[in-house]
Amino acid sequence: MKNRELAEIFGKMAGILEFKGENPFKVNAYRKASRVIGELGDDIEAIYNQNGLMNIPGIGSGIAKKIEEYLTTGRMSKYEQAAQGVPEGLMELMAIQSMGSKTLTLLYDRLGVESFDDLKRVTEDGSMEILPGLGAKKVENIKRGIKLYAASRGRIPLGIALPIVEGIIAQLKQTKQIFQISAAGSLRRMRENIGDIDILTTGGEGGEIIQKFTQLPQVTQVLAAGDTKGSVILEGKTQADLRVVSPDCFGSALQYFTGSKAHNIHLREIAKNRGLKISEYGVFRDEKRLGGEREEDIYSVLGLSWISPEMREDRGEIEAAIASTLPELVKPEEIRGDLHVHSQHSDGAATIEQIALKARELGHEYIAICDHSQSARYAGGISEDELLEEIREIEGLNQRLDGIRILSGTEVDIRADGSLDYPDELLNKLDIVVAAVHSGFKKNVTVRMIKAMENPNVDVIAHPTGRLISSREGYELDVDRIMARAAETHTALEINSYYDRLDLSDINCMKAKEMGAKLSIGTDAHHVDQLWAIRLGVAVARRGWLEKQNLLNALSLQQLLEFLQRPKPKRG
DNA sequence: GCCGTTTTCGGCCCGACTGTTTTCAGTCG
Repeated sequence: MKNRELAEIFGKMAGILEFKGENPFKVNAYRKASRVIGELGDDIEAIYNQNGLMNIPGIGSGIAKKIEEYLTTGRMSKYEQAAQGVPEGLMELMAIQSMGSKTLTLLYDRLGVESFDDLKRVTEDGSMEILPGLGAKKVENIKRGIKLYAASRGRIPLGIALPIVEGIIAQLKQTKQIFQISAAGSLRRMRENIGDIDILTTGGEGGEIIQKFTQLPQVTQVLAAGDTKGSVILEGKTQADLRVVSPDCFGSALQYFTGSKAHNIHLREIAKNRGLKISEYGVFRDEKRLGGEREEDIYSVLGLSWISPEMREDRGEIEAAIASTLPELVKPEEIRGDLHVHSQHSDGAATIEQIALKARELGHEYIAICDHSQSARYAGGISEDELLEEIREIEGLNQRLDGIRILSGTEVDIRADGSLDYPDELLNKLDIVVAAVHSGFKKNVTVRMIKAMENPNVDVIAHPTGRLISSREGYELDVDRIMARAAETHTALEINSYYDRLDLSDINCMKAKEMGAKLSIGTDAHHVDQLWAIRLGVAVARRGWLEKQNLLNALSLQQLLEFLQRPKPKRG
């Protein structure tokens, strides 16, 4: 797959052209191409071979030619020309707050700034302030930007950010002045990682609300505190902004601050074509305000139904809304259980009973205990006898406990030769079999996984791509073949909800759905305090446009058991 | 560079804030 490489090249191209003062719309075109290619579910080479490059929105003849050149020769002459003489690492500086293309060009031309260290130096030795258009305050802002950039070079995972934000909202709700409060931004869209935290409120005295916000115990530094906006740094270096808006603008402001940027731009283009104008203050025809109190107003004025925040990435949701073909996204309350949890028999921390009680408290109808198999020594994998014993323990608990059904399962290793780590007779005794690759990430993973799916006992493939958000790309894997075979063998693919996995990802979920594969959400929890994370899996599913019927976990206990007991070819 | 039920040329989202200015460019979300 050359998708990632191409996305990166076009992204760099955009930066370079911006730096060189090219037409900003051209810059934007490259940036858009970079984003669209990066989010493409299919291999761009396959699309090219089917003559379909120009069908990708945002790809026209110019960029299509460049893609073709890259795919056939491995090079892109236009990019090489553009990049010539531009120091490596220069573009990175534009990610620093207050550093835009104009400032960068100025510093490069006049002071020879080419790197992070150069930039640091000129902010400190006073040489920057002398330049035209730059003063002491601007230099201060850049200094602060450098600090922030160095401190938090990345984004934080959704699974970390979500509890933080919900904690803040719960604390602020105790303030009587607040009428409405909601998270916005990428967190509300439930992206897998979050840049900074945005919270929107309406209420009485703005200054007082902001003050309450800046005085929260989690706050380590206050960046700004006015009447309508407060900005702070939290423990862990994340920035959080709180805005107070007037109630009649809450909907439009929420829509606006939720984004994504690409979604909003697309929406406004459509509005403009129809003689309307959308801003954070509402939707307008000429001077007349047509709505903005509720978020739905923005969409309904355009004749669209409300679009769930998780879908707002400009990945076709606006077109679907226009055509009235938006999917009915799976709802959190439609998820009946968790299909991948570890107990203390392998590397988990809790007993099966503790897990079951917590699951019941969370409203689950069922929970699948899937401990590691025997050769997974690093994870306390259990022997065949221990697994038999675990099955008996679960039978006992099921007789004793009401309101929750414990499913006996395993997370069985797919070994180097594609065989499974337990014999079929044993797997056959379990309610559910989840199979996973845990070693040999570069060794024939596709073939091994397909072999596992062809085993009649295997119900689910765990974390199918093996990626770790913070640190690992994933197995060398032919995702298309896996999904096709999963659909054919009626083997479900997992949405692993562990915060650093979220695997399958949103885009892969979309693709799995298109290819007719079923999905299964599992928290992979090793502790009862991780069971809440099923919400993250549901979020990924919703971002992947999944509906109830795409998910095993949306089946009732009765339906699920019937499904699992049916021979795989008859599960269609 | 992309795109088209007002266009194959001439547009391309919107508004606020900041810091530097003397009417506005740059940056951001």
